[in-house]
Amino acid sequence: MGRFYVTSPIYYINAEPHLGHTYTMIVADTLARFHALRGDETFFVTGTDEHGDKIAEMAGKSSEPPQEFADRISPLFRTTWDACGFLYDGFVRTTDPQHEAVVQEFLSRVHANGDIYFSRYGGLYCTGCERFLTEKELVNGNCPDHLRPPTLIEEENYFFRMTNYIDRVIEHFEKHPETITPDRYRNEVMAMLKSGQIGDLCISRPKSRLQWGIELPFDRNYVTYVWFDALISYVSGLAAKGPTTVEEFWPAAHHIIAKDILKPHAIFWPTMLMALGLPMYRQLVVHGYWLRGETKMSKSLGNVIRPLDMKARFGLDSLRYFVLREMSFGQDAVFSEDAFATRVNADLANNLGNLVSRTLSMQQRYFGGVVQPLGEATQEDRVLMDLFAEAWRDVPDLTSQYAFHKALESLWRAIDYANKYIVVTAPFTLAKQEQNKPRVGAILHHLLEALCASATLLAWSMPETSAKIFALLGVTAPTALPKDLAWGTHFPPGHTTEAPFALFPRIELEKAEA
RNA sequence: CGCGGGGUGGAGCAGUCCGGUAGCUCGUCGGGCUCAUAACCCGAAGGUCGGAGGUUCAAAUCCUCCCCCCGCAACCA
Repeated sequence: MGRFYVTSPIYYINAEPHLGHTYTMIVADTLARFHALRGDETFFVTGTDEHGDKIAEMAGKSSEPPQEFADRISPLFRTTWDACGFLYDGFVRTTDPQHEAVVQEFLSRVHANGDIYFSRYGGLYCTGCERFLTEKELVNGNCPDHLRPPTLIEEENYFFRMTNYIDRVIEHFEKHPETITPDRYRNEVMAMLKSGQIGDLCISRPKSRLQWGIELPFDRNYVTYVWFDALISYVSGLAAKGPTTVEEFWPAAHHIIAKDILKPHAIFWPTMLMALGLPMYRQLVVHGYWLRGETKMSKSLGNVIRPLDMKARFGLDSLRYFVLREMSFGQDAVFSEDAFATRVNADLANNLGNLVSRTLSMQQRYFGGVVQPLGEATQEDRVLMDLFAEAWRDVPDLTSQYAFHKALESLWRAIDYANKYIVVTAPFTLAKQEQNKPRVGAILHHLLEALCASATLLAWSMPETSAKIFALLGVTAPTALPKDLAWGTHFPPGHTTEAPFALFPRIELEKAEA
C-alpha cells in the first residue's frame, strides 16, 4: 500500500492529439489502473501547455486572441482523452489562474533565494521564426526556414542559476540510478550533465517580443519561458487537489515522457526542484517514438494516426494492446496498418477472442452454461495451471518495470497454451460419449479459470476487454488484484456462464489498407 | 573523434547487463482436427546473430577496431 503519482506531459496545443500523445496516455493510464488495483493510492495528471511563441503565432494566423485559441484547442485534448476512457484525476491548463499563481510563487521563491539574475544576452534572432537560432541551425548563414540571415540582437533577460545545481543532480542520479529509466536514457543524461556544456537557463522573454506567457512577479516587462512554466504543472496539478496533496503525492511522482523532451525533464526540472527545495521526483520514465515507415509522424506529412479514428474502427483496447505489445519499451517502433491488423488478428481475434468463443460455446452446448465440478487434475490440467501461475507472477512484475511487451508476451504464452489444451484434451470428442461428460465439464471449468485469470491480468492494459470477459463469465471483476490465482474458486456449483460473442472481429487487410 | 540508438532466418522483433543447445509473431510448404471468429493444433524449410581481430573450454552476449542506418544538438509523445 503506497502512493503512486503519474503524469503525462502537458501537451503543447499546436497540434491535435495523435498517436504519440495517445501512446503516452495509454502508458500512464495503464500504470494508474495497475497501481490502483494493487492498492496504491493513485493520482494521474495530464493537461495542456498553452503559452509561448508558437501558440501566439498560430493564434495570430487565425487572428484570434491567444486565450481564445487556447480555449478552443485545449478541450480537444480533454474530450479525446475522455472518449478514450483514460482515468486521469487532474487536467492542468497552463493558463489556469491557479497554475499561474503557483508558477509566480515559485519564481518569487527562486528569485528571493538569489538563483535568478539579470543579464545581457546576445544571439542570432530570426524575425520570421521569432526566436533565436543556434549557429549550427544556419544553412549558408541563413535561417533554414526563411532563407535569410538572422540579425544579431542583444537582449536583457533573467537567468536561472542552473549551473549551481548540476553537481547535485549528478550526485542524485548516481546515488539513485533508477530515477531515470530505461538505462539508455540515464546514460544520455549523465553524458549531457558531465559534458560541461550546460549553462544557466534563460527563463524570461521580454514583452516587446512576446506577450503570451506568465508575467514575472518581479518584473512586469517580462513573461516566463515556456518550459519553466510547463514543468511546474506537475506540482500545480497536485495543488489543485488540496493543500496536503503535494506533500503526500509529490515524492511518489512518476513522469512518463517521450525521448524528445528528455533534457527539460532530466536537467531543467531537477535543478528547478532543488532550487525550490522540493524533493526529486521518484522516476522519469522515457519511451521512444512511433514512426511511420522510416520517418517521424507529423501533421505536414499527413501520416498522423488519430486516436478516435482508431477507436471508432477497431476499439480502443485493440490500440492499447497493439502499442503496448509492439513497442519494446524505450525504443522506437513502427506503426503500420498492416502490422496493426496482423497483430490484432493473430493475438486478439484468433487467440484470445477465439479462446473465449470456443470455451463458452462448448460450455453452452454441453451444459447449458452451468459450470461443472473440477475433479482430479490431470497432467494437462497442471501444465495449464502452471503457465497461468507463471503469468500471474510475471505480468505484474514486468508491468511495474515498464516491460509491457514482455508482460503481454508472458500472458499470451498461457493463453496460447489454453488453445492447445483444447486440442490436447479434445472435449468436443469426449462429449460424444455420455460417460465422459464429467471430464468434459472439468476441462471446461479449467478453461473458465484460465479466462478468469486472463481477465484479471488484462484489467489494466485492456480494461474494456477485461470487463467483457468477466461479464461473459458471470464473475464480478475484483476491485483489488487478488494475491493468489485461487484456481477453482471462482465458479461455485450451479454458476452459469453466458453465450459468447466475437470480442475482436478479424480485420480484413484489404479494407485496412484503404 | 559532439551525444545517443540500432544492424539477429523473407518481414517485424525479443534475447546482449549476469557468456553455455538461436527464440517469438507474421509469411511459405506439408499434415491434423472440427468446439470456435475460414479460426485452432502438429511438423518442415529458412539464420556462420553487420565485418575483422581478440579473451575463453565455450561469444549474438565480454574487449578492440571498422562499415552501414537512424535520431538528437534548448518547438514536438
